[in-house]
Amino acid sequence: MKPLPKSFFDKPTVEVAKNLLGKVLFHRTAKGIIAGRIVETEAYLHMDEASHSFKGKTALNAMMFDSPGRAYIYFTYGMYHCFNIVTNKKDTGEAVLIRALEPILGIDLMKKNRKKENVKDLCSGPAKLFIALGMKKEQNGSSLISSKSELRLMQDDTLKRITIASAKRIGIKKAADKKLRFYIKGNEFVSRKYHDKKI
DNA sequence: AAACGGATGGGCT
DNA sequence: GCCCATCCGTTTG
Repeated sequence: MKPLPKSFFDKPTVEVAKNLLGKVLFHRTAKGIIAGRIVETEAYLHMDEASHSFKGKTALNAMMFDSPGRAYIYFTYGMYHCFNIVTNKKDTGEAVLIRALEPILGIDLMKKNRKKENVKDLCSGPAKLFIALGMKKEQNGSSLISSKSELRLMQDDTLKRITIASAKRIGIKKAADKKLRFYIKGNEFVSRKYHDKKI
C-alpha cells in the first residue's frame, strides 16, 4: 500500500470526499497499529452554513483553514471528538469528516478501546471511530502526509471496484438538503444502514 | 425498526 | 440558557 501524496488532498473537497472512500487510515499507537478502510465521509465546504468554518476563522476551527492533508479534530456534545481531513486550498476552510471505517488491523485493540465486541459497531460513526483508533485531541493539526506521522492514509491497490452513493449529511439543521455525504454502496460498516428513509 | 431522552461540557447570544 | 457534524440504553409500534 502506498501513502497518499499531498496532491491527493489539494483538490475540490467533494472530489476528495469521494476519493477517500476505499482508502485505509492507519494509526500507529503505543499498543500497536490500528487501521480501517474509509467507507463513509461528509464534505464541509466554503460558504456552507453547516460547516464550523462558516462564520470565519476562530481558535477552535483554525485547522480547517490550514494546509491540505492535516487533521482537524473537534470536541462535541460534551463528550466526543470527531476527525476530519483538511482539503482544498489553504484558507478556504474546507474539510472532510470521516464518518465510518471498516476495521482491518488491530481489531482487538479497537474492541478494548470501544468496550464493544461487535465488529460492525466499532467504527460506525465519527465519534466511535475516533475512540476505536485511540486518537487524541492533541492530534488536531497533525500532518497525515509525513512519514513520521502517527496518522497516515494509504492507497489499497487490492480493493475491488466500488460504487459510490451520496445522501444528506447527518445530524445538521442548516444546509440540511445538500447531498454531501458519500459512502460505499452496500458496505456493511456505514454508520446508518437505513439512512435515506429519514429526513 | 424507530423514537426518545440522558450523558456531558464548551462556546455563544 | 441554549445549541451542538454523537452515542447508547430503553421504550414503543
